[in-house]
Amino acid sequence: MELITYLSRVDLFKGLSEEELQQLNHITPLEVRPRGTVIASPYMEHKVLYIIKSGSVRLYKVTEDGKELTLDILGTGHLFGEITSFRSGVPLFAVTMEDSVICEMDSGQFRKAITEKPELALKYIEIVTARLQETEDMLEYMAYGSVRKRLLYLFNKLASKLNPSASNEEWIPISVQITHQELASMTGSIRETVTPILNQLAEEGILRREGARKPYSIHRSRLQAALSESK
DNA sequence: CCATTAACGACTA
DNA sequence: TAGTCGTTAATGG
Repeated sequence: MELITYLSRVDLFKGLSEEELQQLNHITPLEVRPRGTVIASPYMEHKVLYIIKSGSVRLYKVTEDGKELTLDILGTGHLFGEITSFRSGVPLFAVTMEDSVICEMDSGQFRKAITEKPELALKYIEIVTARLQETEDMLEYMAYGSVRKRLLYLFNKLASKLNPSASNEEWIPISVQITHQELASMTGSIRETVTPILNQLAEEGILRREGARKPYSIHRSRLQAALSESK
């Protein structure tokens, strides 16, 4: 389980030398996208692959009655696109949660990169597999677990995704602002249920706020202990 | 245990 | 000002 969450944050191009990265100059020029920029939507012609060079991105879809369902939040080094998250025909949105730099590749560029560096294909499969494992884990909590457990799992996932470098610290900050609404949306719940659970987790010393309306931090060991309990 | 409904003050586009 | 956010409480499955 720990290995899986580690794999999920492996950068596709990690392990390649600088020269090799230089050769992969098919990557489109980079520019900073301000917070709130919609990177992809059903109304846009989207690329096959997006790579987050820095910042964070929220993936969500919109139901018929206009409600947003947040599927995932990704951080630096993560990728998303047609094959990982964008199934054909399903309207999906991607929006930056902070100022971010995003690489875009079309199918030709991606194909060419893989042809030149076949290891990329293997890494790509690892990443997609880890993503699938995550959704299966959450599905299990949806079926048999409490909302509390779903939130614990979600916080654990977000912490390792958004702040992999601080994994040896006890308190790991989740460096984006997330509303109760979004937490509820990602755990198949509602904000009225999420609020008391969050307050309880804070009392238990598992969760902490940096400031008034600032990002959360989680206590890694306490969280994992709580996750293996039966509640 | 948890969704639903209602309601309220505080905050924000 | 209208809409969103966090919170509490009553109710019912």
